[in-house]
Amino acid sequence: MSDSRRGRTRSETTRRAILEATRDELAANGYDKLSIDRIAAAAGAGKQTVYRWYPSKSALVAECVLDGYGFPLTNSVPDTGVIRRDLRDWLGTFADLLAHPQTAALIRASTAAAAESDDVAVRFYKHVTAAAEDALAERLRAAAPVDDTRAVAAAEALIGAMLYRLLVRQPATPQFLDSLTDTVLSGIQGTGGTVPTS
Amino acid sequence: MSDSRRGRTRSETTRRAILEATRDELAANGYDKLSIDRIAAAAGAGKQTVYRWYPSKSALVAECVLDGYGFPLTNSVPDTGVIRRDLRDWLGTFADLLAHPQTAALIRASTAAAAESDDVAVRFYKHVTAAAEDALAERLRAAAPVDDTRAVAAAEALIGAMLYRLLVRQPATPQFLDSLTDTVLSGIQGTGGTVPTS
Amino acid sequence: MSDSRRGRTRSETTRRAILEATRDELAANGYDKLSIDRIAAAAGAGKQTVYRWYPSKSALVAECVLDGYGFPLTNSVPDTGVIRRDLRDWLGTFADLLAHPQTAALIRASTAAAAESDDVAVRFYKHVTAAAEDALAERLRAAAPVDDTRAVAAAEALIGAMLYRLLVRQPATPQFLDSLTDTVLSGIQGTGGTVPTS
Amino acid sequence: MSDSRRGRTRSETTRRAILEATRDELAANGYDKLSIDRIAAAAGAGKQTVYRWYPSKSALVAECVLDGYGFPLTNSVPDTGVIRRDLRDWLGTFADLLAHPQTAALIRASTAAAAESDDVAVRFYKHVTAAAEDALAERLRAAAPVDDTRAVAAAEALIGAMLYRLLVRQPATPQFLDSLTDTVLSGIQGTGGTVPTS
DNA sequence: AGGTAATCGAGACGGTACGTCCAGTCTTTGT
DNA sequence: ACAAAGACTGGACGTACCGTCTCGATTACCT
Repeated sequence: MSDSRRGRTRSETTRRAILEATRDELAANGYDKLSIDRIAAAAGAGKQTVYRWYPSKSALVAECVLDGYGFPLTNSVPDTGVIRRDLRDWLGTFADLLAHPQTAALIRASTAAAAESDDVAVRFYKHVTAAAEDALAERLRAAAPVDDTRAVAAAEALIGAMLYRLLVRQPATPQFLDSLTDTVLSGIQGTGGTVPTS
Repeated sequence: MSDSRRGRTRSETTRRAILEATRDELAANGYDKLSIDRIAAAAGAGKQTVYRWYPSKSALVAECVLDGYGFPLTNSVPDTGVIRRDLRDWLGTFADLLAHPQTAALIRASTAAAAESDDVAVRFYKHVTAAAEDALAERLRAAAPVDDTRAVAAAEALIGAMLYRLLVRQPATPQFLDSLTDTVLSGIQGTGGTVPTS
Repeated sequence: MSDSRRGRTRSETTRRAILEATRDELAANGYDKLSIDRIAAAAGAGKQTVYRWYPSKSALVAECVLDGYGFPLTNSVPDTGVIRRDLRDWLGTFADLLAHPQTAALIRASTAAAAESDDVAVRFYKHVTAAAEDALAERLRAAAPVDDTRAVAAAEALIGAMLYRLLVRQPATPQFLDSLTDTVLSGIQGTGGTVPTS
Repeated sequence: MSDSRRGRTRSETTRRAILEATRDELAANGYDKLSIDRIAAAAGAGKQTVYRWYPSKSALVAECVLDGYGFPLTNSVPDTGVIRRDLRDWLGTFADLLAHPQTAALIRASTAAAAESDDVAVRFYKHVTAAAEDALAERLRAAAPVDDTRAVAAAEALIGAMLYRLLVRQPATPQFLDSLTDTVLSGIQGTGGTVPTS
């Protein structure tokens, strides 16, 4: 009983070079101008090797994003005990990421890839945004006695709003982040400053 | 002053056929598998005619979405006086649209197009989602004394959350819509059922 | 009743450029190192255009040879009244052609192409060698009262022997040409110098 | 004195399997569609093993043809004392070989290989056709007082004519073989039936 | 009525990229 | 040390589209 694998071992080095080349191409040209030829050339790899690792353009982009080659979406939400401050800080950190043009391009590429492929979309959800969602939801539940569905809805409202702004090229201004925080914590009737902290 | 132009007049019929063919292709194959050749053939038009009307793939998709050939996002929010019911109804209508596979595909295609092109993104925002945003924000302001920024943030949280769910292939269940409504109206501390109506 | 052909007319100029590039590549690299990519690039044409004219490598080579782009096999046999001299002259002319390295490469390429494709072989026969065969056979019949089959066999013995020598890289020396002439005219029993002329 | 080599001895069995696989591939697909990958797989060998034995495609084909794995060209000419009958019999045997589709394919493949590679051509000549040539020439000299050059020319006329017919896909009919025999024995002026036998 | 000009379907053009296949080399494990 | 297995770079394959450029054939306006 041996699971020994014959033949040359697949080069992890090459795999990483491919992902790095992909990240650079994505940042430079966007999703639909990606060229496997160019990526392979930039990575010093044969095209076949690229296809051996990733069967399609979307899978390549997915892996690129998943492996943290450009989507450093933090999935840890600060917890100082003051929910308003923590939430606002997390949004600010997220916004700072999106302000980097290269990161923004990468996330938009992920969006395009997810829009085109069910598979990529699910992987994107499960391995990238779900983690942030969970962290957010947990922090929210710690701050107020809401059920899980409600916490998730709030978390998705936050993430969704940020991605939407990115998509339509509207900058996430500090005022917008403030308002978003207030809305999620107090709803539209809350006054913003009077919400108790956890 | 006459703006009469010499030569044969451009056929509006053909233009509509092109947009319809584009809509069908988008729904069937998604954004990045669009083929101008196929669209022209399906519309019974020459390729040059397509390019005469729309100089690029993104322009074509933008026009397609903008002219209501595929993004029937309602921009009128019901106003029965009960904000919770109105908001929930609007979300339900939106969710019903997204439940249609063809419509979902079209919106995802628009998302991809917006992700790839600044121009399309801005036109998408200005002519499609901004209208819904405004309608939503106005209805929210009528229900509670919030400033404009806050109302806009709330509206974008709603739209963003819905588009995010669509993107990551998570169905917008009635419970989710309820929770989303509650969150935007009352924040995470609201009890949901006790929020006063406008 | 119109046989009007719609669309842009196919460029004869491009077609000739493709054939010329093919001829050059054949002479330089031989048949199986032909690259359609290189030919297209050298001709300043798109690959699709090459394939539009010629569906395969062998068809391309066939057309190249057929259109006289390198196979100037003379199909006119001199007729001075002296059959021995005429035959020997024709063989000498043929041998001179084969002595050109470029022409030799081209003919070897035709041989390879004919070996690989039935279609090319038949076209090669019908449009290239059959003409020479007929001319030779006719000249032979004018010189001696032989039936057609016999004349054709003699003609093919001549052509076959020359191509065979080319194939196996044996030079066609004057002595060889003399002997070949003698053999075909008198058989192995003839003395060579005593055969009457027509 | 020992020529023992260290390590595992190279398997003659494998070598033969490679040649047999090559022969089959040649017969099935022709020379330029040969694939070392396919040959190795069919022979149950690794690609490296193929390259260890034969450094190139042409060397492989040459060895295949030379070792009698596909070119069973008889190099013994019958000698009943009657040259016409002997020659005709030899041609008939040759023609029977060529009538076999698989054998014909193999010989055409050899032709293609020889056309493409000087090395293969010379080996093809020296080890395959030269033997037949010599046997033919010797038999001819035994039948008539011709010098060597003349006998060789006659032999090459016979072989060349047969290969030419094969190449251009013209069947070698009995009438053709008769005429070819007559031509070589008597030239175009001989009456065919009156040529004395040796 | 007869030019003149823009548009139409059609489709060829030079290019770029695709995804596959193969050549020839290299590396790993098994014998 | 050789063998099988198979990954590696590199490059050609034949196809599909891109966006541009002719074509002949319609329309429409403008003398």
